[in-house]
Amino acid sequence: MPESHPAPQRFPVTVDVVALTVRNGELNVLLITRLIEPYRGKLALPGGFVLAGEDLQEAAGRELAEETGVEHLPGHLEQLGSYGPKGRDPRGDILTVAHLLLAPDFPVLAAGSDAEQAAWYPVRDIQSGELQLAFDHAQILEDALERAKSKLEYSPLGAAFCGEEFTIAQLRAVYEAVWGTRLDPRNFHRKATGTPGFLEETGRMTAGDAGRPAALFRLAPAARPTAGQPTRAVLNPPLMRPRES
Amino acid sequence: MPESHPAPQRFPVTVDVVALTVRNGELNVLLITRLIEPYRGKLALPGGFVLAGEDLQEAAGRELAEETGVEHLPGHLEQLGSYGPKGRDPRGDILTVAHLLLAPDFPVLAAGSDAEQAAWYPVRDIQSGELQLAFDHAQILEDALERAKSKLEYSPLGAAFCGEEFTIAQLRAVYEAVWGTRLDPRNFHRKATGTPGFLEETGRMTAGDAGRPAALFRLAPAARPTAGQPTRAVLNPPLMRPRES
DNA sequence: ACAAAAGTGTTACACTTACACCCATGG
DNA sequence: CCATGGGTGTAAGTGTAACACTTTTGT
Repeated sequence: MPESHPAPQRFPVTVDVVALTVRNGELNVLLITRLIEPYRGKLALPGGFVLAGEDLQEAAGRELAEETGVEHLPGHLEQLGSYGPKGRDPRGDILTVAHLLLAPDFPVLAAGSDAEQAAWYPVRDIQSGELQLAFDHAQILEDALERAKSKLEYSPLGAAFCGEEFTIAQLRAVYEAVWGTRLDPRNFHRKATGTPGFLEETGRMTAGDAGRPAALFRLAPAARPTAGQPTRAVLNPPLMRPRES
Repeated sequence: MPESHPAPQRFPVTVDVVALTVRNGELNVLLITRLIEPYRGKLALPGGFVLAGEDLQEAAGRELAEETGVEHLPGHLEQLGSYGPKGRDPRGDILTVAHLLLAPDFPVLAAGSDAEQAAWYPVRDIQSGELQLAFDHAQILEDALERAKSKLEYSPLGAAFCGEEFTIAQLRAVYEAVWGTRLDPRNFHRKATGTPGFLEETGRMTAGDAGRPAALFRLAPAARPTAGQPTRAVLNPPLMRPRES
């Protein structure tokens, strides 16, 4: 740390959130349409300035709540990394700390007419170039996807995309959407249920769907995030994502 | 990002560097002795304020160069994560972006009398509580160690601790020091040399040491960091660290 | 000759993969 | 009864763990 006789440079600091969810078997990301310059009318990650007396995670949660209208966010929030401050915003040097939210599909509330409207967009549409993002947000999204993919291998956080209770098939759909691969349902079932400290049977079953009813599971206590201490539980051996050729 | 009619809060931003190396088979970290308040006389991570027009990595490299007297840093530098800004510095809200340097053992030059003197300290001495760190630097160090441990599993970055050319035994010593475990020399040898895209034989051998001479290796081209693009090469399957019971 | 460290072979076991097969429900 | 998806069994293949053994140097 510093010897700071000349007063140190100060920077505006923003938090941006890459909120991911799985809808209809497809990975989606939460984006807002910007109402002001720069990049007015363009899509961007939700986020905003960190306020005095706030911590980063706190600010990320607040911004996300403001822009979705959802008070208590479901899912798992973690820091992704920091970008800048040089040359990423036409208004000047702004540092941003990107965050990653892995969440079950939750409905976004309509904002008032003067607020930025958040909505889910398929990740594929950004990657294909069909939709473009403001600032360096495409890069941040890429990094977030890479992080999400490896998180699923080594941690129980795939379940963060599901609700409290879920079937193995729902969990598998998460892995398939995030990794962009197909997985053998039978082997996945064995691996997921057989990994100690990952899943716990609820005793309840699904009903009404086609086919045989499925058992409902929840995260095992060891894998659940506790207050303050986000889960450091690890899947060992990892759930392996198929090799990219 | 923001709608910012009220001018956004600005924060001082520092970079801190957890520089790790292996000396005598033991993991060491580079620390400075603080010459000014707060925490005057205490040990801390090297670092300092980000200047206008600087990027984070750039600032981290500059600070480290200033505090070690070493112009061109060897090894691998990456971002670790950001901490704060709330309540981590008695002078006020300061955001810090921590970085991780994995480097071969390099000599630290003596600083002038008014500069902060950097030196290597065994990580064990901090973990045991024998040495204490200023600010939240103990936490940052913990996070850095965790990151370093997993980097060694999935990336070829163990070699960042070695020089250009190294023997398998030297590389193994890195893994043992970082993971704090013993590894079977024979299985490690097979795994390291057998992993495609990791190591490349130089054709040269050691001489003068006890025992049979060892072949010298370097990182394979695929695993070497190229300008701008830090290596994303991956060991698949990973080099596995022994399970913690 | 002996110690020390490098490097190879071999066997047992763990885990993954692929796929045959049975189970339980809705239509 | 059949389609649909849930779930179990099993055998081949791949990789790890443990360790006996050979090779090549310094003393």
